[in-house]
Amino acid sequence: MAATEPDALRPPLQNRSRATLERVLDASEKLLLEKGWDGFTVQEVSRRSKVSIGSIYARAPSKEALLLAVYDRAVDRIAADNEAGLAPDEHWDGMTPRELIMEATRELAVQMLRHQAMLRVFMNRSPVDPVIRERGDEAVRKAASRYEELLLRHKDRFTHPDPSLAIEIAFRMVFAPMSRRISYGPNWGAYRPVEDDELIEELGRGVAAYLLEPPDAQRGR
Amino acid sequence: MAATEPDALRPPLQNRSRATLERVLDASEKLLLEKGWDGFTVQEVSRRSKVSIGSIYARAPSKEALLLAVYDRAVDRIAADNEAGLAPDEHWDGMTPRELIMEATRELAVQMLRHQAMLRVFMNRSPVDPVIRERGDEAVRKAASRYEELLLRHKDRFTHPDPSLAIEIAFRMVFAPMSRRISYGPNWGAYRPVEDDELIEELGRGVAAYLLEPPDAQRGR
Amino acid sequence: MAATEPDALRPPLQNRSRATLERVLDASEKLLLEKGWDGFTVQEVSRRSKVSIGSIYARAPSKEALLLAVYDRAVDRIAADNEAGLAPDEHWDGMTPRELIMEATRELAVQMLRHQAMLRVFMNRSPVDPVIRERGDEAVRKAASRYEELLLRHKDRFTHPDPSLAIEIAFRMVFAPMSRRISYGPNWGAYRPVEDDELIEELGRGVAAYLLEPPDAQRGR
Amino acid sequence: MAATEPDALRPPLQNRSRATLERVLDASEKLLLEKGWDGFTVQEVSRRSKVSIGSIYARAPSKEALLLAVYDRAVDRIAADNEAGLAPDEHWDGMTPRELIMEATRELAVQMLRHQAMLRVFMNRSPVDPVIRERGDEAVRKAASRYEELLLRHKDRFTHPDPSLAIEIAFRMVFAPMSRRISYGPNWGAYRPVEDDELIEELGRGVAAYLLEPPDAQRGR
DNA sequence: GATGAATGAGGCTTCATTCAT
DNA sequence: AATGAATGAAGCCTCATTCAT
Repeated sequence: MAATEPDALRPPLQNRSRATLERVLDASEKLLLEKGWDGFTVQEVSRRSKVSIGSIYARAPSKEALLLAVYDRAVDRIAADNEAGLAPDEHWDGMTPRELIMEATRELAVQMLRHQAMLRVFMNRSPVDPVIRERGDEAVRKAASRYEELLLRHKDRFTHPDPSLAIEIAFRMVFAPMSRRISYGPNWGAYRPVEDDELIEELGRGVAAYLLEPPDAQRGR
Repeated sequence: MAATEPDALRPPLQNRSRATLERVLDASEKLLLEKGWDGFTVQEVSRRSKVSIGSIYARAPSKEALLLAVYDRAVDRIAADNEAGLAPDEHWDGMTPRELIMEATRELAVQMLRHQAMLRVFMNRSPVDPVIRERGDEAVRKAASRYEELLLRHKDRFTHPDPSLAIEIAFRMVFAPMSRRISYGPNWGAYRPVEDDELIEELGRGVAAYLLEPPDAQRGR
Repeated sequence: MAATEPDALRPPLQNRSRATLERVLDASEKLLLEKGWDGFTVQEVSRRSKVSIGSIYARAPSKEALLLAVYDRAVDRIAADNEAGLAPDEHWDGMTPRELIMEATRELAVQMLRHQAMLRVFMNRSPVDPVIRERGDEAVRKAASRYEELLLRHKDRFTHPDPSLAIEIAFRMVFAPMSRRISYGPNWGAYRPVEDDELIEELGRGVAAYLLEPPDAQRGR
Repeated sequence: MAATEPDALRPPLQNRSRATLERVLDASEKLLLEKGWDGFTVQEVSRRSKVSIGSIYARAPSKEALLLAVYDRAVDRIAADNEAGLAPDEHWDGMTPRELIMEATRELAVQMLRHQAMLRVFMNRSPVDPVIRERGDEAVRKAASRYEELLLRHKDRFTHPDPSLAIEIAFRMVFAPMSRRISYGPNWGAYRPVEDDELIEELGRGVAAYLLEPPDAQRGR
């Protein structure tokens, strides 16, 4: 299906050209990390990959297609990691609700940090580029659903009247600060710098407090 | 002081040119909102404002300076709003801790939404542009400190062992999701769409739960 | 006559505007010395002289006219100096031919060095700008004729079969190296740096040797 | 080595582009000769050479680089000529000192005249452009050292107490008037026009007289 | 007369994409 | 298929000069 998209790469027919394509994608990714989206030029990719411009355009119908391919390749890698880390396996059995929340939050956050260089590029581009944005949304939704699925194991312990809403909010309360952390570095916000470990710990606490808030506390006492 | 910056606009000396400058800034702002940072060209500003290229450059030393001026003008407007809304006046007296947290959170969020069109442009640009970023950081820090100051009124009710850290996290847990909401629209995250009112309400709840969590709950029960 | 030239300055009618014109010319001259011909812009003259562009154009029909006025003013100053220094007065009486040649050469050279800053600008421009060039030629011719007139006092001692040619060559042998010295600084030529005093002394010697060469030497012995 | 300079031309990889580059350099040179440095625009080069702007910039990183390439190409040509004409070979054997001085001077001067069109452009630019100036200085130094080497063959016949200084001055007394002759045409100086042959002859005489002046003459008699 | 605002042609440069070899 | 040369639209900016106030 990807092959029939107007913007997909033309699949390589020979082994040699597969290797060439690989070189192009590698160089593109590196360039993207170094120079950002705006600093990315096809000529520079050609120079670095030692693949001629003509050959690049023989595979990728446009610069945008090339970038999308880089994007997809990177996101696939990240998603695999994500899938493994947040898989609903026995690892999560036997945890208390709070433990599970903290742990799932940590896993999500740590994964984001692990891939921060790549994520940063895409996150910065995504609000401005509808195509990237849609794909990004898709990836985020997948991560969200894994995270939520884990949390739902203790749905009955949630005190919120609308648990599905609560879990949605919880995800946002973790994902958004971590995204910003990735785009802006650790000291983006208020006056106080916060270490990554601290940040993750506290976001976990926050979510736990939110989801597990004792009913009597909710009235504000 | 702004006048001595290397990138400041040259102040108009006659009324005629003040009006022209106004036209340029208005057109620039509109263009920025419509086309975003990358779609912004001086030629288009000239066309729309009916001010010649030369006249634009007579006031602004560069395209960047022009954009900064637009930025500053807009941020000044927003900051005034922010200052008024989060001023530590009697409006906040007599609230319970939970009420105050909810109300301050709402105020912060509502302000962001009110200026979302402009904020979106700057927020999208900011991770990529050091100058905009620094100015943005500054503005965020100011908003943060107002928000935090309000929350600190009930510092003694915070159960967190490091209240200063807690408040920093609280701000991020509100500001980051709202920022993302602004950049990406209401449905950015997981599968479930969330109305703005709901979102704000829940972020308030989350922060309140986090800051006021009963000590016994913190052990995870 | 200057007033009827197409490119002449319109003469100031009031005292006030005479002073204004003076300010413009002063600023222009300074700017010319600082930035050279290419760095000279009317806007900058206006800024420095605190005279509006309109007023400048009210006096000078064009940028070129303004520069010509600066030129003329400066050259008049220099020419007065030249006239005084090389005047055929009693100062030169009683010198031997060699003494007179050395002294006149020194005088010519020293004057050039004295005005070198201004001369440099005009000399650099002159090969490229026919108008400046013509005026420059005129000024050079005047200086040449004074120098030559002095040397002609001992015409009968010249051994050259064509004294008028010899004197022409002598002037060039002094004037051209000094010009280049002014445009390029003291170390322009070959490997060895030469102090100005030395240079002048040797040019004098050279000219003297050329003009007064003993007849028997000319056969090459 | 030239290829690693920041401002060097990118070498063409195919024959086709070598030809294109040639066309560009030829057109550039012609344009430079016709319009001078200030009248040189990349757009006009593109028009005349029938090579697109983009192609020009594919080879030359900037307008300045292009001009430098033209410069280097031309200077290489001139330097080869110079090297051949002033080579210290048997051609100079058996000349009297005076003959050698006259002949070397003539050779230097004739070479300058032969390349006058190109030299004029560079000489006019050189005082204003540090890069061109430095390269020009270098070329002049090379020519100077060849000229001086020849003259030094009869060093023992020089009557000057400081022969190295004398030779430096001699070079300047030839080179500077010839430069000016090239920049300004044959009639630049005083009232009397001088034919090129005459000029060269007399400069030779002057230098010879200066270098070989009989000791008794030096006292001024 | 004076002021300075306004004009716009024209210069340099970049880079996605096409095309000849 | 592959190479890299070629294209040209489009962007930023300068500055001599004109013109409204």
